[in-house]
Amino acid sequence: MPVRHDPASRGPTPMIRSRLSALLSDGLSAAQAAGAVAATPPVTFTLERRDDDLAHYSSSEALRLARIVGAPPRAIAESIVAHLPPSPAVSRVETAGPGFINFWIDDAWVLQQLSAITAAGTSFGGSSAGGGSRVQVEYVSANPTGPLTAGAGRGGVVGDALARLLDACGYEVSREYYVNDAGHQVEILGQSVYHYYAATLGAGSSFPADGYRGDYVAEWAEQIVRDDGSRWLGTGGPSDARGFEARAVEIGLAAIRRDLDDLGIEFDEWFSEQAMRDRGDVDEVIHVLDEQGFVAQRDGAVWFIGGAGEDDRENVLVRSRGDPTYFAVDIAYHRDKFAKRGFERVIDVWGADHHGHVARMHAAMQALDESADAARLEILVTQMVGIRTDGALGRQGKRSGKFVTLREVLDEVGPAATRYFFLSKAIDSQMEFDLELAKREDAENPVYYIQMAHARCAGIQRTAETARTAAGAATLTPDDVALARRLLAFPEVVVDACHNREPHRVTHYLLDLARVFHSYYNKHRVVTDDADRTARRLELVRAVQQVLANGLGLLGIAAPERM
RNA sequence: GCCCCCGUAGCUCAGUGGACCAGAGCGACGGCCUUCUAAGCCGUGGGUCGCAGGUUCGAAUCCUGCCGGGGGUGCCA
Repeated sequence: MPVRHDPASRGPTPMIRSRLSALLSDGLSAAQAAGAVAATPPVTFTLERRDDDLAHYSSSEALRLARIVGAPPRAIAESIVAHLPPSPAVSRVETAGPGFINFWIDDAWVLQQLSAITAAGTSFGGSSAGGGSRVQVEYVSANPTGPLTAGAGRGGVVGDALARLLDACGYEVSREYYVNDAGHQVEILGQSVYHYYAATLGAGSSFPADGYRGDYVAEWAEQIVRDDGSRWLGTGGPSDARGFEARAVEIGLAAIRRDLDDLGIEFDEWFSEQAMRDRGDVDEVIHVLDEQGFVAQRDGAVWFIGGAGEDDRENVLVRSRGDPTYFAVDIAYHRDKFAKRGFERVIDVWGADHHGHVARMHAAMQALDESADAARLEILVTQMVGIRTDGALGRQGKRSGKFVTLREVLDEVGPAATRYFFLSKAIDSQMEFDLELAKREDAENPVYYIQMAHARCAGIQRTAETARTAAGAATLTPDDVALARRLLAFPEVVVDACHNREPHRVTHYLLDLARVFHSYYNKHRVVTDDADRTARRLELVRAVQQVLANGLGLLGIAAPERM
């Protein structure tokens, strides 16, 4: 499923990689037509961006071709190179080592591309790779039974960045939050809050066995007392609590929205579980499954029995007491996404604690046949976020009330650093968030380093507005070209990050670009009395600023003009 | 027991089949402000890529086993 190379992408400035890949294909065809290389099935040449002493771009395809063709890789590489059509972008091609084909990008060509970057503006880096295909990204979807945890923040930031990436790559993206405003947990929340509500008003009620114990429960109760007075008294019984539950959920959801707003995370759709249940979708999907023979009755409960070959075991759909499980509801929900709303692809971003749910959801989707192509439902599992406070790793658990909230993290380190931190690691690696360290190192945080690079670009242009220059004819240095060449790699990074579902690639690219730029800044002066060189370097700086801004935009991090 | 993720520099993490791919940030140490923001730059030190096999022309990267850490494993969500 991961796509490492995207020959089809088109943008204002075609990716260098795509150009070279096409060039190599032509070279191979020509070599084969000339009889220099044996016939092969169509070959897609992948290219690695190295940008080091060995090459700017390199392909090792000849090494793999050697097996198919039955010739020495070095000879194949040389034949391809000998038949390569000329390209203005390429200054030099050579074979090296066991059979690598190495490309050097032409300096003048690179500098010419700068105007295309600034002309493309905010769209530079984007592409039409997605072809407008409809993708839904569902993330956060935390129960409104308490404040968002730091872990939920990770999922939120990752889902949001993924949505931004997909959008930039030409997909039609819908961002969704699935609101679990029904079911057992909501009942318990209602009872928990009611306990404090009644107590505040001098009435008594028992605290539920598995009740929520966080401080916020009493706070929510107080808010309801303030807003609604005693009108809910006497309704808190388990069978008559719908309205009260809904009030509690409302308060929980409002708090969640505030956190997400502050993090810059938005949704197109807040999908209500309760509304879906009210439409009868859960009964409907169980009926559909039953018709296809995936349902069995046992021990008074209704079970889903996965198809042969599924390694997932059997799971309950309807409890013996008559209410549907989360599993059943989630199947109905996903059926809604595919069959009713017609998304071509759905990406769910889940927390690590849901990983056990992945296999059975795929099994259920398989059974429903709504996504016979298993790739239509992608489930990304973000790993745990350990919060380190005072050197100790705290245990997380919403019901116990012992967890670090996203709000606490936001208040400590701010939205930019929070987003940066979550987006600097691969999602499948567990990470440690040391609050003390994040606080203490505030000024050292890499996110400010990147933002500083952007602010510097802006500052240089402010200086240039009032600068006096005379005519000159200075040429640019290899450092100018190297910086420009790095900018041209941005679209490649974006499409890779998108297709591999790895937003952290953008983060690392930006850090690298900022490093190169800061170094350049210290070494070379942009605004001088040499009018020609100043103009050319200003164009470079504008392009750097554009790429930094676009990259930060993909991460949802502000790009300040001044710091 | 079974399932998932991880094990790379003192710390937090990139790199997941290619040849200078052994890296970054932070921390440590030493330099650099009369010039576009020193929230910066330059330099030094630091790792048998958990261990053992295997596949391959080539493995930090793929496979197997083991060891270690975290999480999941409910008619909770």
